[in-house]
Amino acid sequence: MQFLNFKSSRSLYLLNLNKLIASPYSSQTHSHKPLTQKTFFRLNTEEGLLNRLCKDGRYKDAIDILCQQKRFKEAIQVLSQLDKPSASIYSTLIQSSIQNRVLEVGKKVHEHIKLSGFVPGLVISNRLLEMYAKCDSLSNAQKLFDEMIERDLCSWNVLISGYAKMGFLEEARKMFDKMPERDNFSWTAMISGYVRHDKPNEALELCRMMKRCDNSKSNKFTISSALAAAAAVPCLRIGKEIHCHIMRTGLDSDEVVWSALSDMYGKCGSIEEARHIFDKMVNRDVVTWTAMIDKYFEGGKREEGFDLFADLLRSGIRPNEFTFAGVLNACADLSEEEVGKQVHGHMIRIGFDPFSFAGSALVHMYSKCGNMVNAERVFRGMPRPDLVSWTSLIAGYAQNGHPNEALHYFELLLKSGTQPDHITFVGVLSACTHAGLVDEGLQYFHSINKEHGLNHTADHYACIIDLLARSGRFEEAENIINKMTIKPDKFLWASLLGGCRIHRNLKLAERAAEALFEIEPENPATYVTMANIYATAGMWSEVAKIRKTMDDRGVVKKPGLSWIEIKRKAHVFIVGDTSHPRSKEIHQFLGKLSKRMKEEGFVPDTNFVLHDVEEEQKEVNLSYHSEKLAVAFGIISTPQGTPIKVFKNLRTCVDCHTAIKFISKIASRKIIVRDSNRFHCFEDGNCSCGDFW
DNA sequence: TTAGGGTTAG
Repeated sequence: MQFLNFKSSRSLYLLNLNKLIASPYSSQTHSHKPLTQKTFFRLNTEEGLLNRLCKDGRYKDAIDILCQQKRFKEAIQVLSQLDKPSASIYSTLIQSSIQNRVLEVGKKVHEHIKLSGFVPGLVISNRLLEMYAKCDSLSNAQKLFDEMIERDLCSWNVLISGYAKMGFLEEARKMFDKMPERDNFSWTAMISGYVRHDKPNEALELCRMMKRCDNSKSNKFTISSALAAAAAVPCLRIGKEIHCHIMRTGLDSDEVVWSALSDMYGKCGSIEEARHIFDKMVNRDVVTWTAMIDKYFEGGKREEGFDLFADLLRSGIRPNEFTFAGVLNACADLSEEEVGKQVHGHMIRIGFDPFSFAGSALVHMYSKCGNMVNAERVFRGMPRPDLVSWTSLIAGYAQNGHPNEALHYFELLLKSGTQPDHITFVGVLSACTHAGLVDEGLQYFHSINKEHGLNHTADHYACIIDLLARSGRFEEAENIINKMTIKPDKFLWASLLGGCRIHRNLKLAERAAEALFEIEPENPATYVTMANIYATAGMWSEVAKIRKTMDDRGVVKKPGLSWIEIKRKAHVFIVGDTSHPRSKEIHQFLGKLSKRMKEEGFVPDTNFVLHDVEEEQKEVNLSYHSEKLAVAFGIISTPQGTPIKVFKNLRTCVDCHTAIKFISKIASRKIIVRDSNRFHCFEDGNCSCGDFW
């Protein structure tokens, strides 16, 4: 037997080693006498201890330590030295492969088992099955399952659970249907698989089936999954039925059940009931807190969400990556960069797993707040960025008007060996649209299935039609639409309609609008855009017809609202608003600004004013758009140099966009406008969106 | 030896 030479490495596991040295078990090799300090330090180096363990034949201990330290290569080396390893050595190695999701290690152990002639019992076989299933190697799992002479319920459950978790729901269901008998594990695996992969109705159907034929099998696990199913539909009635069942059966003592219950009420729109349950819970854990915080954000209750997050920090329970991701996402949605930065600081102070998705949530937050410098800094600091992090950065650059950086990072992603998915391509295609790179966009579009083997999604089609339509290449756009294998969706038609508006393509606009009227007759945006197109063409009778159709169908144009927060108070403006207490000052200031803007060369774009009125009146209509009022109020109510942040519920209009560019230069202010579509950061006469939105 | 609640990118 050749002894391995373990190289010294930084010990993170000193405590475990000490425990081993001090344990009674180690007295086989060391005397009972207390260790001298010199001996202690000699033994307390990994290579010393590991070599010694191997020399003494204590391979199991050596493998334990190596697995704990994730030194799998060396653990396998030790295994390969052994002719007849014990079942517990195999068990340790398989367990470690499962925990660390290292398929290669598991495969080597399996090979060793086969070559050594060791006949694994049901327990080891099931563990191997679990290893393959959890390491995304379902074909191997199925092969092993087929080869197994003896199987028990656990063997079936492990494989079903593997298929269900990975989204192979049909395979899972086939096995579930033909298995000889079912237990709690089988039902839970199948129901949660459906929930996880967006098949909530199938999950609920299975819950009903369980209730019908196997009601005795329901326990806290199946009930939590059933609640998740009701939450995902969402179906409050069934959720309440499950709630009653929980109260009847005394399952209400379990924290997870409570959490799932609160989540169900939240997702079914009863946020107060969710909070009621949350408040009644005795032992709230981090999951419960996170779920409740997220519910507030999802329900648009920003203040309550941040307040509860603050309560969580005060409670002494440590937030985890899910909590951070949720709060950061809210910051991203609300463009709350300052709060996001505080959360980031907190994460650094208490430490967070750099391999977790909290990192990508940070990249996303900074991207959505327009701070690409920080987004890139966080990204570069990630030890192993995953696809979501790459995609966040690429999409961030595309959205913020830096298409070249977006495409540069996409090329880096390909070089890194990460396989892009359909969402990554949405970012790539939108970057091409920003840059007007039509031919490159078409190349990327075709590469999606030719080079990457992915199917085109409705989003990809919408992006490419957007790109072609904006460039006025309508014939190619129509060719693509006519050859589509999936039904064009509303986003595609809306993109086409937008392109038609720019290039005044009345005929195609009518086709797009017709499709949109069919898909979503209730959306006022289509009517308004069509009316604008007719207005631009001077076809006032058609404009009137559109208005009448809107009236007949009861479609109401959503009023444009802009708001700005000053000293924690929101000030809301509508077009031509004179209701604000400082309205006079605002209008006076806008008048002055308007004069300065014209001196600087600003020409109002009156194309999109609906009413059939004189040009001068159109200008007046434009100058009181809600976003301009909010910006003006922001400037007069904050000290010189303070950035202004305005929100708008609709897309900002072309005229306002140009005007705010001028205002940012004249007033020397950074002005951030977050409209319904995207984020604009105006500075020194330019906008971060590169005039694309 | 197998199962449950909160999960980041468009």
